[in-house]
Amino acid sequence: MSSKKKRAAIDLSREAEERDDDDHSAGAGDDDGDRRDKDGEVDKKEEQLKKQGKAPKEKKVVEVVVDQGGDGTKEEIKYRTQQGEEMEEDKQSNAHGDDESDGGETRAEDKHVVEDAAGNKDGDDSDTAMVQDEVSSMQEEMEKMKEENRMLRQAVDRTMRDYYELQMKLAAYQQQPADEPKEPEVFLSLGATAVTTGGSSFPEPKRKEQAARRPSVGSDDTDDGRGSLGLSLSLGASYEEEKPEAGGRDYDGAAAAGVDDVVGEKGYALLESSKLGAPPAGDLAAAGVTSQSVNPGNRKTRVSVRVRCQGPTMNDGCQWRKYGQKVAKGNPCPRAYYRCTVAPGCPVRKQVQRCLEDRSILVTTYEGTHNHPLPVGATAMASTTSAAATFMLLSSTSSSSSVSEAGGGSAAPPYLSPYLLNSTSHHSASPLLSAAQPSVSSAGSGGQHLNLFGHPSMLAQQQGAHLKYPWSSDTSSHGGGGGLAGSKRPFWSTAGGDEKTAASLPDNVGAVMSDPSEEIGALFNLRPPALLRPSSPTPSVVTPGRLLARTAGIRPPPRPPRRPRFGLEYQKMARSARARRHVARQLRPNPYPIPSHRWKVKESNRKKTLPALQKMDWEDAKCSVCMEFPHNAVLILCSSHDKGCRPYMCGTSYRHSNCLDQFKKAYTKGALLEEVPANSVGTNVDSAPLTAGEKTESIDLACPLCRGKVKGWTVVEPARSYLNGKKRTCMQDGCSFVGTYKELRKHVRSEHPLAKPREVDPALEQKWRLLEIERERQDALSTITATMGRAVVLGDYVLDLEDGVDLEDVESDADVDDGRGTENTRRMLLFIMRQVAQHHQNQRHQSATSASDNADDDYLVSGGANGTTPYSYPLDVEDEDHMVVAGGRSTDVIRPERRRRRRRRNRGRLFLGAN
DNA sequence: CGACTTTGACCCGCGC
DNA sequence: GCGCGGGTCAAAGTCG
Repeated sequence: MSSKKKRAAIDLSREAEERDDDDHSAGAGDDDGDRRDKDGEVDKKEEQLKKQGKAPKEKKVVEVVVDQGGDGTKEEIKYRTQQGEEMEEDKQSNAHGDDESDGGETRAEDKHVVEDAAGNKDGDDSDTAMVQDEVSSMQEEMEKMKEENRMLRQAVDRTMRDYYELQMKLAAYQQQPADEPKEPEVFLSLGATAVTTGGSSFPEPKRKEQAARRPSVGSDDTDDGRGSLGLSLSLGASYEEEKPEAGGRDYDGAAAAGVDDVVGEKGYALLESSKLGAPPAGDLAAAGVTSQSVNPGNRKTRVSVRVRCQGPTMNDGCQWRKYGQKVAKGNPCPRAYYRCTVAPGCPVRKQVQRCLEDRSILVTTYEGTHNHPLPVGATAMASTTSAAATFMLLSSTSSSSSVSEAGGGSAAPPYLSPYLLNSTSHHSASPLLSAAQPSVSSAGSGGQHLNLFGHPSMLAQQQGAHLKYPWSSDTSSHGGGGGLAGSKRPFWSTAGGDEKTAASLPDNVGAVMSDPSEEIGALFNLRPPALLRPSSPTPSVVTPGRLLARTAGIRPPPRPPRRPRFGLEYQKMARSARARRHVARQLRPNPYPIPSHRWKVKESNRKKTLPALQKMDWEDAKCSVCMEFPHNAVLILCSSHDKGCRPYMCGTSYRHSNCLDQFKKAYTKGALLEEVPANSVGTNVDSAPLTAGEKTESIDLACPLCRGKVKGWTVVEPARSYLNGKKRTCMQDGCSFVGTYKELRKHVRSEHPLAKPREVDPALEQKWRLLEIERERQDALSTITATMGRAVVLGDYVLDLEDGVDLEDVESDADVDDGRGTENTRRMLLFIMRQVAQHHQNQRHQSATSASDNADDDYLVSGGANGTTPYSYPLDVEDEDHMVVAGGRSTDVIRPERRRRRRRRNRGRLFLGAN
């Protein structure tokens, strides 16, 4: 832009100058810079004064922002006028020649103007001499002033140059840790990682390579970024988590270190379910994707997962083969090495080691990228780690707090659950995770088990809600246990095999965290002592002497050659080892219904074993509604059917439990449903895919187990006849009759001939709906928190704050649309949780055609940040107008233009968040 | 007999 | 160059 334009754009008024001064002080942040700008303004004003009339009449300058160019040589000046026009000028800050020549030009112009002025007065002879004197004196004065200005400008330029140089040096210095790993700041700059020189959970990456990789954090073009991390965890990051040295403990100790060390440290993204309540800091390490690191050798990314788990390994859904075990220095607990055997040649390894200080915590470190599609259970874990890692990445790229602070030791840190973080994926890919969520919710609501229809269910009292889900790990055969559906082997079962501890991972985490029961203690005693008590006299991998020598830094005596394994001692050892192994094998987790070594079973054998497996499945089948053995059972066909979801439900009439009908009524909200022809027979659902006749029409039912979409239901005759043989109670009030379906039918006909359809208890129904809404809310919250690590939940609202944004400022600025308001608004987002959750629910509940019954969604919902404070949610449009609503998932109530505006803001914010 | 675990030996990188 | 320590290999053992 030419200097003329610049002049034209600049107001001459004193007020504007003063205002500019203020703006300059904010924009440049440097007095010299201000003075320089001010001087420039003075010059321009003088020039324009001389031009007489070239100056615009209106006040133009509202804001002048001086931006330092990235290269430090260019200066960009923006003039923002009241009309909203914006003019820019680029000039070389160090091009003094330009300035001076400009000044020379200006002088020439000035002279010309003065001469003109003098020329105009030539006719007045009497005043000529006086005027000339005056003019010359003014000229001199102006020349002096200009000279002074030039000097000042030069001084300012010098100062600015020095300032910029210093700035650059500072920036270089601040960046230096990224290149110089010995400087701890680099890790702090990464945000989510804490640093000490102590070591990490993993082998310490080579510093140089680390340094080389570090700049790639957050980018997608690293080799790791293309692939997945651990369990298909997509990361482009090279992260290292290092822990402060606690009492000189060696890093492996620290790696497996317990909760106490972890808590309060910046580097740990100890993610905890908000629904589980913010646990005391000491419990936080019970679960969580805790760290990411890099194996510098092959540049594989690592993810460490901490889970309170009693079994030797955490079941993550993949098949692993142990290929080694070693006692790492500093932690007597042996570290086991596993490699993925899901597919041949899969490079993924994992290390499993118990936490030194809290041996109930299992630290599992994944490394590498699977070369195969993941099993269902593993996808959940993968998305967990992925989401958590992404979360950490996002947090790390934003400036300071976030994860660090979330994991820090504040009074009530906003811990986020890795399992909740997953929600973005579990909506689509992970029925398992979906299945796990309600249990979380239910835990948050006091572990209530809601039986919608008030059926007297014995199981309801005994089971955690998670047992309703097909992947929940109830492998027991006791009456209260059974997972409903056929998936007898849970993907997430812990290795313990104890039904109380073999819950799905989130459940397990929560349960063990909150209440380590006596049975868990007993479970400990069942464990191979070597794993848990390395100093035990029981023969183990490491002899105490050797261990002592190692931990004490003494070089152990040379290992004797392997002895032939016979003799009394060996027999004892073998016996105990055999016993241990026997127990271990029995307790070994198996994520797959069929043990891997039987994968290659011949088809003929498979046919033999299938009925037995099915019977086992049916044995555990429970109606998701009444929690009893389903009579006249139908099998719900959901989107996860092919993944093993087998929700059976009573298909009885209203004289009995009538569950399917109730289920339809409760869930469809008017959606048109048509039942499958009652006697369509699919003898083997696994082998007989749905036929057209079996499928119902479009249904928006949610599977009671996996929350997937229900496509229909069918009758599996063998299952039905098998389950009809199971005894259950009569559903009529006050009747204690127990019998098989046949007996029950006879009983009802004779004893309750006037039986009517059962009424749904309105209170229970409302409770159920509240639970659903709360679950939806949690889903939404998870989605949001997965997207924005620093989201803070305040009641219905989620604020995404950047550093230093005060909540009060946010509130006051939220709806201001001027420059500052926008700036502040960009720093935050307000999500109306109720609306988001409602949107989720509506999506599920609305049929394709009807979306009209939203208005009656004035639920009383348990809400609030921790889900404990009752909230009423009247639909209040006024309220919404104060809020910035999350883009795509927001309500439809808001006016379109406002929605568009908010969407724009959100995009901006998300962009900022992603950067 | 095959799949899997155990465990001593070995390899390799890093720091001194 | 050496020692240390983590990681891996592979023979031996176990189990169903």
